Amino acid sequence: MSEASLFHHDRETLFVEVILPLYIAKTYTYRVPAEWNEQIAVGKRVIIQFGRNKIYAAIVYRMVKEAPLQYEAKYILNVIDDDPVVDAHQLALWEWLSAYYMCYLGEVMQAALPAALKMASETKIVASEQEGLDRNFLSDKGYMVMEALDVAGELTVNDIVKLLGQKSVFPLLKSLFDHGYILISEEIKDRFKPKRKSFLRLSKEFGDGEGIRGLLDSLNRAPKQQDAVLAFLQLRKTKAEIMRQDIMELTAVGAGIIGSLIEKGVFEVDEKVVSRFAGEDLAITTNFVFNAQQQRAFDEIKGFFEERDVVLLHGVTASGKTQLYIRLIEEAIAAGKNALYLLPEIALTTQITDRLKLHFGDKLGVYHSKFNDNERAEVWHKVLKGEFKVVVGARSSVFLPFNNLGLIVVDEEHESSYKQYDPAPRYHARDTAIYLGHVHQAKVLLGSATPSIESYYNAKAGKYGFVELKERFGEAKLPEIQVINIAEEGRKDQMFSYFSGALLQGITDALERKEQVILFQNRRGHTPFVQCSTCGWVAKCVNCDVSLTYHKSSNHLHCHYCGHMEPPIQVCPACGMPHIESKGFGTERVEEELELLLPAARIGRLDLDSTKGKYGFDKVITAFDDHEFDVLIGTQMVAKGLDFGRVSLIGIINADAMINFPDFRAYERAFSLFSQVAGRAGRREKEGRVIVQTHTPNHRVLEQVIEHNYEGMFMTEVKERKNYQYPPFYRLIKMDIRHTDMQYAHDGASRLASLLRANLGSRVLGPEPPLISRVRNHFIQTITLKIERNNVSIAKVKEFIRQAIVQFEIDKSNKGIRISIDVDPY
DNA sequence: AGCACGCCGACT
DNA sequence: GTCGGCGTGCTC
Repeated sequence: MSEASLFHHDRETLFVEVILPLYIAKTYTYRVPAEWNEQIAVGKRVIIQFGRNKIYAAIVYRMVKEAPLQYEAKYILNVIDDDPVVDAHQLALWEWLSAYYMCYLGEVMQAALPAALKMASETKIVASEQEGLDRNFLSDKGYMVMEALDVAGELTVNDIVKLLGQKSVFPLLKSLFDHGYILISEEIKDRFKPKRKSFLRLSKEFGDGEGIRGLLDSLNRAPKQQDAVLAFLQLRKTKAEIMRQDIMELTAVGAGIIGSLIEKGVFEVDEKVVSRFAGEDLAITTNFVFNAQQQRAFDEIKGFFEERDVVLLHGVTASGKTQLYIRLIEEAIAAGKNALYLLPEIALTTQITDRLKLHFGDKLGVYHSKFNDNERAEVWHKVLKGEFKVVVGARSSVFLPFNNLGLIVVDEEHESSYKQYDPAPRYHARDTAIYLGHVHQAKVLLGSATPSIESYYNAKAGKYGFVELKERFGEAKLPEIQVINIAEEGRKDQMFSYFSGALLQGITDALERKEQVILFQNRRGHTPFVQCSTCGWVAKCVNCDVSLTYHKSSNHLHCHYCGHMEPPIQVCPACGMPHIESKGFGTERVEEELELLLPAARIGRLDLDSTKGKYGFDKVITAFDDHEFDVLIGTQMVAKGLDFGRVSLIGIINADAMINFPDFRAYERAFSLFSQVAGRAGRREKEGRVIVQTHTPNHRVLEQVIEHNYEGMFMTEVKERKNYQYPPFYRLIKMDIRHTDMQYAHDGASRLASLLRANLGSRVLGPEPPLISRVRNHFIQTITLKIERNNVSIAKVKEFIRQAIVQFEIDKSNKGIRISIDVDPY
């Protein structure tokens, strides 16, 4: 510390406003002990006591020089970080999120920081299993903590406070964590060892032309070995990963020949996790070359970036979007910037991350929710330190502490899983990414085969740049789609259980040709509801207003909203008759029926129930890709970026439920989903076939899907949206009002609606009970606001809403009623 | 959101 | 006489 700074800070008293990771409207001001004056800074975590005995790690939001007048500020107990964990960019994003999505900064902090950075008094600590740590280097207190952990197995921060008899234990814990002694709130998740394969690599000494020539010369008297090396060199031009088999296929050398080359040290063997499933690309190799279409799109994107911040890339499935992203990311890195590549959670499998790893090496970080807290904290720190130049991640990676972003790619931009529904902040990662781009002066590229109506509209209106890729890559063709009328087939006696004759025949043919089949049914479980055929009684959840789904695997009735389970019912509890019928069908039942119809087929299932655990999804995918089974039955999970070369037939078992879903986005969603599912057929060279079963074969959405007519879907949707006052022409804000008593919820919602109408008039719709009007024993009423896009200040509208809620909460008759706000609830 | 402080029923 | 029900109000 220099003398000057010592002098300057000597008698100054500093205060800090901190953000607490809590549902609290305000920030709180604490006093900084003079000894910390040098240490304290915006964005660092500090330990504070809040209330009588709660201790939190809070984020310094602002520095203040004047003491608060109304109260005596408490002292901060400690400063945790040497360097800020968030910087001005993140705080700007947090402020925007809190204002735009109408939630508290504390809630944003909750969502943004990985749990390991949010230590609080209840946080659990366990000893790490890392070897080679010498506890003799630890301080007495550190040693005590480790010994106590050996005995107890797990301690909370509070336990450690008691153990050491001091309030401030976070710095000690941070140090133990940083040195690998402990893990913070580690969750035990199942460990699936990804499948490994070995690849060949030419030893370094033969790295250049000179070395290779020398090597080939030296093998003059071993022509077989020479052949093998030549084959390797040949393969290397087109493939990044070469296996022994590849060489053996290309030239007729035996495994022994390759073995002796490995022994000689010519080849080295790399153990690698095998890629098992692709995103968009058909063959990412480290040195791919753009085709003419890609080159044009690439140039256009860059042209638009000259004058616009956001570009929408509309590219049909398998048109090579991923390669464009990679090139753009490379350019951003070359320009000294970082890049963020956002993908929906479900598409973030080892396949795509492995391929990107191959490309970007250790410059690439991966971030998603299946990582445990310590892994997430590690990524956070590496982004902070600038070790990762590229991050590929799901929704929450918009919160990572980037400080030099140049490019953000939002792939599958239309995906509804980019929206967080619960808890607050109910943010949309695509829109947040656009604001993040704004904060960093970075460019944002949105990509999709079926863009969301809003994005396409913005592109058409000139707000975003717009680039198209219309042709599929290489030989791949768009699949032929055939629609089957279930009712008519039924009349003709051509329905076999849920399968039309055509679909069943298609499956049989595909299996005979050793090809694979995907069947799509967007309901999980066995039977979506069970009903008494005598009196019409339906089994419902005791906590929620939904019917119970029978799951055969557990032999129980399940509620998909609250997780409630009960044994199946034999006798109707209403009328006492033993006539319980199964109604409807989910993936489990489709599987069961197909097993009966085609006993020889090997069938697998891909839904929420079959993919539990960290690598559950990967397990099923790998097995299918390895052809361990022939037919994959799944929910919408099967639609996401899967690339199976052997799939030649896709069956949509029943398209009706999706099309008729009561939501203004039902047609858009149905179009996207069916198009994506269809896009799984006929990738690579095979031409694929899609069979859609429905009761409404002439529905316009289905016709548009068959014709691959996105533009047509867009035009009809836009007309409807304008007529019925929906986005992109109007903004929606949804407010849910909840109470355990139905009457309270209803009356409270009515009072809130009239408070809102005082300022917002007919923009306020409802209240009305939503489709599912009771969840976990809470009754729900919904108020929807439709706000026109022109001539209205959305900030002012939000202020009115805030005031209305304040008014509402003053009224004693509203006590116990909870309101949640969802801005852009789609 | 926690969690303590606070004013009315069933127990040692 | 106390233990304890959960209503309401605060946390720098």
